[in-house]
Amino acid sequence: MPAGPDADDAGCRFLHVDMDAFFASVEVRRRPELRGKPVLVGGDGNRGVVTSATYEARACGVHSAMPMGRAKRLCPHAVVVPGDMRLYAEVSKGIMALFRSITPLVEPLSLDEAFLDVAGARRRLGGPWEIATWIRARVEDEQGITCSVGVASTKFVAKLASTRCKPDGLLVVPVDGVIRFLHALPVAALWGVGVRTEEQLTQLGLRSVGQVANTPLPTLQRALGPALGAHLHALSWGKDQRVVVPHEPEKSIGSEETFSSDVDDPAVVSRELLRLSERTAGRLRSAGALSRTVSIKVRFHDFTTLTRSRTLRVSTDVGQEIFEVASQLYDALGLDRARIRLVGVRAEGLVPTAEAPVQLLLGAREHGRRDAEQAADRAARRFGTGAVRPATLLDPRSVSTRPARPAGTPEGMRPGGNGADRRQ
DNA sequence: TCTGGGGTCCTGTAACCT
DNA sequence: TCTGAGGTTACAGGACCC
Repeated sequence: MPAGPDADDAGCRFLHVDMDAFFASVEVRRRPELRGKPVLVGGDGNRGVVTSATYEARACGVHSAMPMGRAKRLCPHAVVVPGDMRLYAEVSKGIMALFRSITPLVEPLSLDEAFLDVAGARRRLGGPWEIATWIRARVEDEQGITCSVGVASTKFVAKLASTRCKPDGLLVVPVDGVIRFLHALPVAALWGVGVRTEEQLTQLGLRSVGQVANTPLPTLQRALGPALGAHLHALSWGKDQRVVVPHEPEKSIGSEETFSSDVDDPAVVSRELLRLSERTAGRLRSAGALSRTVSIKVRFHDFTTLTRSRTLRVSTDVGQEIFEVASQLYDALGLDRARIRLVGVRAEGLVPTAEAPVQLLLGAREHGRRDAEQAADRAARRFGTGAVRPATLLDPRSVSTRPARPAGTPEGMRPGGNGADRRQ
C-alpha cells in the first residue's frame, strides 16, 4: 500500500490520528533519561493494570490492560510510572487545538486519538497525504511525541490504517484498494469484534475479514444477533456511512473504584458509595447536566458483576440525592457480608441543566442541598479538591493535619499518593 | 494471569399502555 | 369485560472500545 507523496489519496477525506503509546511517550518526554527504556504507566498496587507501555516494553509481550504484576514479570527491568491524567489532558488539549487549526471537523475519540474530515481543507493545505505529513511533523515539533495517521475514504478504514502503520507511520488506503486491504485482515481487526465475538466467528470457521464478507448476512445475524451481524457484514465490505461529528453530548457520567482488597463491611461500602456519588454529582454540575437515572455496579471477589438502576421522577445533580438512591439500590440487593471487589455509581439519562424542567416542591427550602454543593464546588476550585466534603468522608486522623489536594489533581492520580487513606 | 476506570451500544425480559 | 397485539419504557447483563 503506497504511503509516499505518490499515494492515491483522491476521495480519502478521513484522517485518523493516533498518538503512539501516548501516556508513556509523555512520561518519556518529561523524563528524557527514560528514552529507549521499557516504561510502564499504570497503578503499581496489587490490583493495578498497565494503561500505557513504550514499544521497548511491548517487545517483552506487555500490552495495555495487562495486570501490572504480570507485566513486571514479563519485563522485570521496566520502569513503572504512576499516571498523571492532568498532564496528559493538557498535552491532548494542545494536540486537538492543532487539529482544529486544520479543520473544524475534528472528532476526538479519547485523549490520544481523533478523526478529522479534511475535505474542506484541500484547497488551503493540500491533499490528505500532505495534511497528514504536516500533522505528524507538527505534533513531534510541538509536543515531542510521535503519532500515526491513517488516511481513507471511511472512518473505519482510516482507523484500521493508523493501527497498521504504528508506530510513527502514515498509511493511505486508496478507494480502489479498500477491499484488498480489508479482506486480508483478521476478524479481530473489525470494530466491534472482541474476544467473545472472535470466538463465535472462529466456531463458524471465519478467521479473516474476507471470509466474513463472503458469509451470507442471515448466517452472521443468526450467530451474532441482527445488529452486530449486519454491522460486521457492512464493515467487511468497507461500508461505513458515519461522518465526523465534532461534539457528541455525553450520555452518562460515573465513577467506580476497585478496593485494594475485598471488602465485606457494609459501612465501608456505604462510605465508598457516598464518595462516588459526590464525585459523580460534581462532574455532572461541571458538565452542566442533570441525570434522570442512577445506577450502581457491584463486582464480587469472583468477578461476577451486578448492576441495578432506578429512574427518578425529577432529574438531579445533587450528590446526596444520588447517594440516597445508590444506597437504596445497594440495600435492596440484600447482601450478607459478601466479599466485594468494586463498587460504582453512574448517572444516566443526562439532560442539559438549562433544558430540564424545574420541579417546584411544596415547602421546599429556598437554599437546598444543591446550593450547598455548588458552594462546595466553588471552594474546591479555590482551595483544592476535597476542601469541603461530607463529614462521613473525613478521615479522623487527618481532620486537622491533612492538606487539601491541589485544585484539578484527579483523585488517585496525585504524585506519590496511593489512595490508602480511603481504602481497606 | 487474574483482570482499572471511563464510557457506548445491544439484547432480552418484563411491565405498562393503547 | 376480556383478550391479544404491538409499541414504549425500564431494567439488567454483557460485549466492546480506549
